[in-house]
Amino acid sequence: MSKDLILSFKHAISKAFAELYDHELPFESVKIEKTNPSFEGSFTFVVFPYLRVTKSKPEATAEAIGEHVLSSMDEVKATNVVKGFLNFEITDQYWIAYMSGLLRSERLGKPTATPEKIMVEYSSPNTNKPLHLGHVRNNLLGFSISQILSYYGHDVIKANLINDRGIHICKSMLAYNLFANEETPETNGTKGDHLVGKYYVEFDKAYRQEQSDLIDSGKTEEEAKLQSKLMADARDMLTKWEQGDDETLALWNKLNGWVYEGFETSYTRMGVDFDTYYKESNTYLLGKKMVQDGLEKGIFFKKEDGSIWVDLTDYGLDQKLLLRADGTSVYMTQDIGTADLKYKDYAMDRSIYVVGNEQEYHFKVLKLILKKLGQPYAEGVQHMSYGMVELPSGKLKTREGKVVDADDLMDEMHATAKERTEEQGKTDGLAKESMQELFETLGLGALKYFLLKVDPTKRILFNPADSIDFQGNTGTFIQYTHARGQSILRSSAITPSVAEHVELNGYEQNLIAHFFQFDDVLKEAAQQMSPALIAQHLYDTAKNYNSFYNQCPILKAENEDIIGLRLALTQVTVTMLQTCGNLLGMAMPDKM
RNA sequence: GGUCCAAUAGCUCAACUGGAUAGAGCAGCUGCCUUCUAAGCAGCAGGUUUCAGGUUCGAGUCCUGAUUGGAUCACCA
Repeated sequence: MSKDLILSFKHAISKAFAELYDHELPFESVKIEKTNPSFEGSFTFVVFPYLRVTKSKPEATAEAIGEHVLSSMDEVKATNVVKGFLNFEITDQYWIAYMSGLLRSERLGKPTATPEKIMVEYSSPNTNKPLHLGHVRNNLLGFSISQILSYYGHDVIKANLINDRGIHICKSMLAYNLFANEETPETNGTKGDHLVGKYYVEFDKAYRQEQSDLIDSGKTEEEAKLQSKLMADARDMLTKWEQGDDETLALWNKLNGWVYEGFETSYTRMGVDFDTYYKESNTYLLGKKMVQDGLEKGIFFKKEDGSIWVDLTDYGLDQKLLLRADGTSVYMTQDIGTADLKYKDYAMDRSIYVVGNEQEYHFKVLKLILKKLGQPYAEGVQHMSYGMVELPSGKLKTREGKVVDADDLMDEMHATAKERTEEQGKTDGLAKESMQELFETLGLGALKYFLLKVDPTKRILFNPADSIDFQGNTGTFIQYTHARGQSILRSSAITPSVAEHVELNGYEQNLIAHFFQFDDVLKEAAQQMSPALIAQHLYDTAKNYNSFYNQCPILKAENEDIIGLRLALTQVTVTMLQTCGNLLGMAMPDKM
């Protein structure tokens, strides 16, 4: 119903061109924009591009088209012209009917007409260390994008590809054997992923000590590297792992098990989840056969040493290694195999990889290789590339301890939320349990909004010295507005309703016109895979509502029609905040 | 060095993909709680959109060049 208004404009303007200027302007190409807030009206048509057709001045053209549209569309109350801008003002009747529809509708936002099956892979952690702030951004983005695509009407499968094998986990295993004295998460009271991460750092420490000892005893840096016993032992462990050595596998299983438990706790707390898991230990061999097949078909080539390569110089890229001379697989080999396995499992239309922009080259190459292999799913491979999270001192680096730990950060956010709430004396009348829940909701809400409101493609600078805000353009502001709206709905005996002939003031009309934008926002957010657009809409919703709230008494309005209308505005605002909050994975408290 | 990306208020970010007077928040300053939640609202101040050219009715947005910062070009993942 609602979107027909824009369509009507397009047809009316197209018709005006035909009748006034004898010019055929396809209605699809008519651009209707939102009117800049400093001018009267809700929708704008810019005539500048058509002056060649109309052969008259901008003002005259706009006036003429305006008159024509005004007489053909009941929804248009008035028009005004500023230079080449033709602004349309909409009748209260239209807004009221639209609002009435919103209040009755089951869901806000129009789903897509052509649903697809889409896999979204995100998180994809290594099992040698706990999650940090970079992973938090990845997890929140991946989850939110999944929510958005799913709400938009697609069939979404959330996947996590766990990098559970390789030299990195062997380092933790080796250090555990050397230094741990059989300690476990239970005996130590530490989360499993943190315990394993501790030994990853221990390895690095011991390795550096070994290196400096070797250099002190007169070796060069290169010699020291080659003579490292620790590194040799780690590699040896990897070989044993690949050979299926029982003892090594047992240790590997034990440590990884701890890590999974730790991750699961963090995921649950963050509010993200997955429909399916892939483990690299199961998929790393799959790509080999595809590479061999490609070699036989002449798509790839073999070098003298027996290694297999793909030549991408035709695409302006280099040659890329696909299989080592000793037959072991590399990252690309695994990803080729995993892509194929995913498709065999789900036969999806699109496969989205939520991975940092440092891997843009890798995914460009992956897609080209799959195309060369003639895989039907190659075209659907899509890298959702996002910017890194950086500290003032630069990139996050686990080994150097330059890292913001995910669990610590969530603890801090919880603690800050508690502090702020107590400062304001808002803990009265809350049970201890629901207080804990509220602090968690507020702390995590602030964190999620902070990370999701910025354009995913841009990098984020995080300064641990200034804490994440709870005031202004923040998650807290959104949550506060929600709690405020809920409070009013709770305390009213009157049911929200939209009477047919109420008059709208500017605040009310702004709010409705803002609701009107949501269809577009949802569509754009789904197409661009940008939770930031949802966050922006969320902020504007809260901003508009608060402004309205401050100017217009709701429960004490002049008559029941106005009370009903303002309650209806409150109701739809609350629903909008919940809906969009949900798309960002943010919980909305009823009281705060 | 090749390729790609970014640069907007003191700080952190917007700007509907070429439209009107570049907008928010934080920080600073002024007002508003005896009325539905002041984690709020209203306002002041803050800008040569890194620089130099170009394209056109019109450029933060497009093209060229420069400067600065980042990523990548691994038999790491």
